[in-house]
Amino acid sequence: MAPKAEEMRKGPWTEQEDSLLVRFVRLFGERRWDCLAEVSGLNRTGKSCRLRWVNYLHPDLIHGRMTPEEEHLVLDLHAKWGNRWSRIARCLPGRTDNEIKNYWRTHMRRKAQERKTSASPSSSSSSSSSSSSSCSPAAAAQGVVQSEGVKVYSMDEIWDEIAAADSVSGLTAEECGLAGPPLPCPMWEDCSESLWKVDDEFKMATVLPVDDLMISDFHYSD
DNA sequence: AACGCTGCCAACCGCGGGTGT
DNA sequence: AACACCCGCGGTTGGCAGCGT
Repeated sequence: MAPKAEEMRKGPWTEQEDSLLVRFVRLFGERRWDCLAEVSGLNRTGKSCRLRWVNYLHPDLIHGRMTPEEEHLVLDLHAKWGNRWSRIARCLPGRTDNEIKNYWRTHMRRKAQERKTSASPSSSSSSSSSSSSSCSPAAAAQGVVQSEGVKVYSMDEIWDEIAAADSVSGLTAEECGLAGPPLPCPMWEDCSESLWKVDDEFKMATVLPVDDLMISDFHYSD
């Protein structure tokens, strides 16, 4: 049953995998990632599943560019804490450590250097070259692209699809706390708590009709 | 129009800490 | 107390898109 290590999938996640992961995380909560990975049938490591969820699929995430306020916060907190990305991320709701880390590498490091250099005398021309990119957050979040006949869904579409699938299978997004507050809700805790205790039974119980989970008419180039 | 460069982002890897047995 | 397992963190890499030459 359990795929061998060398059979584990790596690389970019497909929309199908995303929807499957979302489904199982909503069923069992954000814990026991390796078990979840195995039970879900995703040929992914628990680590990979967790990373995908935390950095991309979590409903609380804000997809898009940093606001100037966030930029300042990151700059200040990094000055205070250094590369404690997860710690910094906790101060920026909706942002992940990975996102902040990437952002820092590209934007802030340069800015910090600018600050340092501009801190020394010379022209006090503001470092207002911030956010010069023309790419809008909305566009970044939407990101619907066609490539070689394979449709790439935006997050909005994914969540819409999942919500639709749930309504069909008797589960609404709201009931699962999807539409509103983030996942770690009491209902989840209770639910997953008991579920995680069972093991084999649990596995059997979770062999869901995968067809129900799948977003209709999804094709892969693989 | 083609090519190369740079920026951005998603994902992987290794390691350390925490927790349960 | 020791061990094993799992989770989370930080660093790094690879691929893609946009831009400039």
